[in-house]
Amino acid sequence: MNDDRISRSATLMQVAERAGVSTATVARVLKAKGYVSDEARARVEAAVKAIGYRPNAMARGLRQRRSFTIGHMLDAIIVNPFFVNVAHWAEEEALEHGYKTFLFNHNGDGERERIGIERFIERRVDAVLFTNAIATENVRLLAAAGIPALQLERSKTPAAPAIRVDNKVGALEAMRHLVELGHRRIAFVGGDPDLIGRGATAGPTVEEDRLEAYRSGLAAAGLSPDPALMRLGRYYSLEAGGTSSEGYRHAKSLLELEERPTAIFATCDILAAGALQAVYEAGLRVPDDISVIGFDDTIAANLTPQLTTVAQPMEDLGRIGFRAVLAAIETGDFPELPLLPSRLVLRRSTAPVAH
Amino acid sequence: MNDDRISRSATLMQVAERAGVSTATVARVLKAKGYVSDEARARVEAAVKAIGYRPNAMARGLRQRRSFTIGHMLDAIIVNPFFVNVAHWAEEEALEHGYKTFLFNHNGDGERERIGIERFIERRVDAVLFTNAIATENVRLLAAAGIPALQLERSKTPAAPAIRVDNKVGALEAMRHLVELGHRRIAFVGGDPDLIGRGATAGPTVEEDRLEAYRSGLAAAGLSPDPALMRLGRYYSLEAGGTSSEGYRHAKSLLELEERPTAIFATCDILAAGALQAVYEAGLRVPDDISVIGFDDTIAANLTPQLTTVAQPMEDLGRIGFRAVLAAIETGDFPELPLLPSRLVLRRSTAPVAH
DNA sequence: ATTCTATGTGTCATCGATGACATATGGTGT
DNA sequence: ACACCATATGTCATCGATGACACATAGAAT
Repeated sequence: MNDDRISRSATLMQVAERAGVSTATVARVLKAKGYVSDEARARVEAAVKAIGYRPNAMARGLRQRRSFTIGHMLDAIIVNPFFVNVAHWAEEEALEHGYKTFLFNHNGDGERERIGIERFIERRVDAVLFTNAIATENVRLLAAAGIPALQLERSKTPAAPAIRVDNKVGALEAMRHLVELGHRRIAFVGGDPDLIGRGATAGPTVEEDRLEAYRSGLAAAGLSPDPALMRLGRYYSLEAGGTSSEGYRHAKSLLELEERPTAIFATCDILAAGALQAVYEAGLRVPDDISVIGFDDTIAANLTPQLTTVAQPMEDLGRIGFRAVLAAIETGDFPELPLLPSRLVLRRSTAPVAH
Repeated sequence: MNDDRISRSATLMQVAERAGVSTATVARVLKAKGYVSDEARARVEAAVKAIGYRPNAMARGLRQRRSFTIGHMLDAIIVNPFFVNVAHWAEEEALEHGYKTFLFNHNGDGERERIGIERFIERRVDAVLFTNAIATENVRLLAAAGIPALQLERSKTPAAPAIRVDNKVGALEAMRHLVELGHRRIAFVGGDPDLIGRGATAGPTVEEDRLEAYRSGLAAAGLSPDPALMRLGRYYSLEAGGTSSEGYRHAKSLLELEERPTAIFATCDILAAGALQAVYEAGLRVPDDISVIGFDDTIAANLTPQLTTVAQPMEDLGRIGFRAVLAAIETGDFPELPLLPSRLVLRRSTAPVAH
């Protein structure tokens, strides 16, 4: 009822004064540890409520040398919902453990990544998650500052451990699915390992895995890859305006071939979305005339027709990723890091090859 | 070359010792203010570089009573890219001013919103942005703590000022566009003001504006709204799985009408995406058989056909929103808050009504 | 009566950066 | 000679929470 306006959040000392006890007693009540009489506890609780006391995280962090914050460095959040999802689930898990995440977008720019890492260090994050790290020397800055770092899925550098996704299982499933439907001319639209994944790398890159699965999928069906059906490039170009334009561009050129493919395997839903547009514009139909498969399972369910795609374990990446860095914070060591599976999600964009 | 491993980021005092000066001199060098001899400056700079010093933001924040952080409370980030975009641009502007944003998702849950605000207060954010505030009493918590708060676009409570978008201009443009194409049976698929926007409100809600524009758009063409063509509900249901399923469900029922609409005006791209799926499934074509318009311009360009939609000024919302709270932080007062325009973006999902 | 333990409470240095304030030096102006 | 100012540097209390430590009391055990 009363309009008691408190200009700055109160301090623990003010609570102590109001309750007529020392700061130590207030601290004991708040931490629920140590001996406190029922009477003192009641008075402290009343004072906390009366002045709306909230502990100052900066003071606590300074003293404890823990910020209860982790930095999450990621790529192009407004282009690819994959990053949003991973960030969301990492945040969710963090909250459940009393932590908070800080996001930082590098948008594919190494210099921005460096700046972001410096911000992380200044804010004394307790750990850093990378979803698509760029530069090894940036990651090393964290090691030098004694901050544990973990890469999620898109692992680009050996400078930090990684939770990887087995891109191959899902991609192979996808290829098998297409082959079973009778497809023989299957196009590949995806990231170019030489363009994207280069640099010192711990294990094969995402792009290598997907391309490799494409090749072995073909091989398993007794087919050899036709260079004319492969489009390797970037996932997106921020300048290009339309975010699916890369997929559109590639698919369009594929459809203009004399012997056009009967199926397109795109390594990202956004690329696949562009492919759907190109097919539509060419007056063809998905899946009747041409099948399309995407990757990630981000916007797949929102497209028309709903897209068959290789789903990434985004929730697991985020949650398990956070728990792993939490372990590293608390024990100094990372637990064993899993290799998470990808899997094919069947929807409406694939069908038997047209006669 | 040497593997000097520093376990904790160094302190200003360590820099001072190494440079053989006092902490005050180091501070002067870092702040670039006050008198410092060239020689001392050089020694300090060398020491900073040598030990990789980064100031501790928690210590600075504690002392200065400023965290240089603002909280951004928003809705369902993994469902609607609208929020991601606004958050992205607010963050971008914040970075340019030496600030950082903290995101918090309430997912439409008032209790979560409260928890988030408590976290914001504990971390002593200097201000809070709301993109879709829920509960007035939650917003009041901030006022009580002396923290400026600003609502972006989706304004639900009079407890904080708001930067609003003129939803009507764009929506009216959209209706005019459809009418000009000869459409008379135009369906509305959107949020229900009674379901979503209720509660103490500063001005009309987003839902009211869009519905109102629909009605006046019809009226301007001498038409009266047909209740059978209106579907008012929620924008999404997280339980439903497919995020576009609400739009799909509504559109499906519209297409089953004896006299089905020739155009659908959906108040969100995600809803429109569902409508596209329903049309496709009914064996009809967009825009030949039925026109569809969306709202927001989030995934519109990724859909097939590319969606004509009412674009929201997401970058302006984020950037101007941040600058407004920055002014509030520095001067204690908000500047005059603009009413931002929405505008129709023509793409490929609308066409003259089929004969 | 003495020692011990459980219970309850208070004092204070500490985390790291900041900035007000004090101090010191050398040159200019009168 | 003295006052004055620009230049240059150092000392220290402060922000708010924490937790080690000291102290105090009462009842139980010896």
